[in-house]
Order: sequence, then C-alpha cells, then structure tokens
Amino acid sequence: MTGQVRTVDGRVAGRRGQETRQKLLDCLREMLSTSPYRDVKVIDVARMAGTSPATFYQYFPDVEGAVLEIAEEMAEDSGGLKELVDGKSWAGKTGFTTSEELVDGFLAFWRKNDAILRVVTLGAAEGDKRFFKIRMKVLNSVAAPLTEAVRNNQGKTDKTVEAPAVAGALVSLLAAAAEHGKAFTSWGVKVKDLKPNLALQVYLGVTGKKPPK
Amino acid sequence: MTGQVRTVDGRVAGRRGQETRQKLLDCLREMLSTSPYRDVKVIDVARMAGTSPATFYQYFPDVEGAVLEIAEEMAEDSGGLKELVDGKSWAGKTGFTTSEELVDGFLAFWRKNDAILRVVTLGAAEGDKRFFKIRMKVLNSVAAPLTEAVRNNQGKTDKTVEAPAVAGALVSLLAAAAEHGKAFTSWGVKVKDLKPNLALQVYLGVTGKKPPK
DNA sequence: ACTTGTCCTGTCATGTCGTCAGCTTACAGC
DNA sequence: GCTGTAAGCTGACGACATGACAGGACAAGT
Repeated sequence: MTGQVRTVDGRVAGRRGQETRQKLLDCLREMLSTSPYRDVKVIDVARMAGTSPATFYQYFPDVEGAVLEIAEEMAEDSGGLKELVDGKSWAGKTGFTTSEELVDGFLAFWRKNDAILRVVTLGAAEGDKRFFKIRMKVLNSVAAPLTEAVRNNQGKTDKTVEAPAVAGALVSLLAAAAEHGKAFTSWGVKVKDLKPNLALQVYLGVTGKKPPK
Repeated sequence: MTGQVRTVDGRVAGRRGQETRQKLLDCLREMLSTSPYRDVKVIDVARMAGTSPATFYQYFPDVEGAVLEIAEEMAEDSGGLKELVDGKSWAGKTGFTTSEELVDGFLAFWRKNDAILRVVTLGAAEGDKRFFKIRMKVLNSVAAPLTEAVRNNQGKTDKTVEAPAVAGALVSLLAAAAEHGKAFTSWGVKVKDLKPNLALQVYLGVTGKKPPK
C-alpha cells in the first residue's frame, strides 16, 4: 500500500537503509517518551541511533515528518480496537463485561502509545490536518462500531438519541481519561475505581439503562 | 501577593521594564496562536516586540518560563467560571438554562484562551507538575462547584453516585469538546447541535433526570 | 578485481540559543 | 543642574542545531 520506502532525494532504500531508518524511528519514539516534544532534537535521535544527523535527513524531512510516520504506524495498529466492540453483546451481565473489556483495551492501547498520541493530539488541536486525520482514525476505530452498538440498543428505547454523538462523547471521555488519568485521581477517584466508573458510563451510554448488579 | 516583578538576575523591574516584559508576553501569546508550539522561537518573539533576544532572557529563563507566566494569568482569570455554577438552580426549566449557560461560558473561555490551553494541556500530559496544577485550577473552577451541584441534586435520588467523579467526567467532556470540537462535527454532530447536546449531558449528569421539554 | 548502486558521514553555510560586558537612560539626593 | 546608582537594553560571542552536498565505504553481482 505504502509502496517502496524512499529517501528524501528519491532513491529506493535497501535492506540496510531500511534498518537504519527503523532504528531512527525507534529511537525517536523512545525520545518522545522521555523528553518534552519541544526539546526533541534531530542530533539527539541520531546520536542515540549511533548515526549522524545527516543520515536522519536522508530519510525524513524533519522531526515532524518522522513523527507522522510513527503516528501512521500507530493508527494502523489501532484497527485492532474494533474487535473490542464488533460482534459483542450488550445484554445484561455480558453487556457490562463488554463495556469493561472495551475500557480496559482502550486504556491499554493509549498507555502503550502514550507519547506519540500526545503529539498527535497536540498537532490536531493546532489545526494540522494530517494529525487530525490520524487522531480520528484511532478514535473512529472505537467510535464507529460503538455507534452501531448505540443504535442497536439505546436506539430501541429512545429515538431522539443521536447515536454518533453519544458514541463520540463516550470515546472522548475515554480519551480524556487515558490522557489525563491523574486529573481524575486528584478529583478523588481512586485508581482502582477509574475503570469501573468508565465502564459504567459506557454501559449507560450504550444501553440507556443501569447495569444489572 | 506575587511580590515585585523581578528580572532573571534579581533586579526589580521598573515601569519601563514592566512594559517591555508585558509586550514580550503579549507577542508570545500572539505567536502561540499562529505557529505550532514547537516552532515558537525566542528570536521571533523578540523581533515582534521590537526588541532583542537578550532582553527576553532578562525577564524569562526560556520560552517555557514565559508560557507558564501567561498560563498562570489565564488560570487566575478562570476563577470567573465559578459564577456559572455557584448559586444557580438546577430545578426544571431553569436548571436546563443553567446547564446551557455553563456550557456556553466554558466553551467561550476555552476558545478565548485556545492557544495557551493547548500548551498547558500538552505540558500536563507530559507530566509537568506546574502545567498540571494550572490545568487543574482551570478545570476545578468548574468541577468544584459542579460537585456540590451533583451532591445536592442527583445525590438525593442515587446515593451510589460519586459526585466528584461525575463532575470530573462532565468537565473532561466539556474540555474535550472545546479542544477538539472538529472531531464532534466529523462524527456528524452539527455545529449548532453541539452545545445543546453538551447541555443535555451536563443536565443529565447533575440531576440524573431527563430535562423538561 | 571491477562495476554499480545503495548507504553513510565530514564538512560547510546558515541560523538559533543563551550569556556577558558595557553602553544608555531614568531618577533620587544634594 | 550635577552626580551616583540602579534599571534597561543591545552587540557580540561561543556553542549547538539545521539542512545540503560531495565523496568515501560497503555489499552484491559479474
């Protein structure tokens, strides 16, 4: 799909080149999770990868370009989140389990891609269309199947509910919790209570009913 | 409270100095709303303010230091958000109006301080305690009185509801909507429907009941 | 060993960062 | 008005990041 990997000046990268490129991406990822985005410098990434800045510029136009690469990879990976909702039942106790597993999976994914998602979120907020698109791809991998779930469940009881809006709000809440979990604990939500609380919100949003005890 | 304004090397700033300092802050604020945070350079801010980079470093340790200054100013300003909830009624139609006005006021505040809040949010997500504290101050100016509102209303009908958690979730949702409004429209929520939808969510969260028609 | 095309780096011009000595300006005390 | 002192500002500088290029190193096939 992506075609061949190419250098900035148009050459096709071979085996060795791709390895170097990948190492640079890995080091950048590492860098992003240990330093503020603003302070990530090409020279540091290159040093960590045991190569020179010039090599970095062979494969990427700049730091942002490389970040986009990582972000796109992550967005591909996010497709797996669909399985947390697709084909799951929302009835009774099983439904609440579905909700719990969704919350669990989503938070795990976010934590795993913590650093890159921070940058993507910033870029999207700053109005960069490329980052916005990537962020939407991640959120939609949950929001889309969740919209169906809302339509099939809550829809039965209340026709006035706009399924995409509800699903969007729920996903936004999950993203907020994942990104700023500390805020919730400082509001007195105990760490171990965060997931159950979110699961409850999701269950309520999807079914429009309180969960069975 | 803040004592006297001082330069980095400890001198107290006089009238002219404070003017220069303020002009630098204003230009930085402007800069933040027109360029990506990563690309905001001291030299550009100084140029825009008609002064030299060296002058900038007289008043601020670095860009981040100046940003913190702006952010703290904004956090002070956020105290006014309390009035959107404090002493308001949540009963019947009046209650829904309260909810609408809260949503309106919150979104307006966020839009007004768009650029700086983006940076604060990033800093908080990156684990910087100073930015986290500022972000909490802004969110709490709504979350705190909202917690009381939840306790006084929903609390009556359902003792199991954790008021701070509900208020926190609502504020998080508002922040997400403010920061990533475009995401909601791309989920098919019409621009004019966003505020009513949020108002509905808030009303539901606080009272636990559907609003009167 | 030679050729070919990929891969990497030394080096350079440009520009930013952050600091400092030193010049200019404001002002209080006489 | 004169002078001393502190505030205010900048030119200049060393250190470092950026981005481009030419050319050397390397692997693979002949």
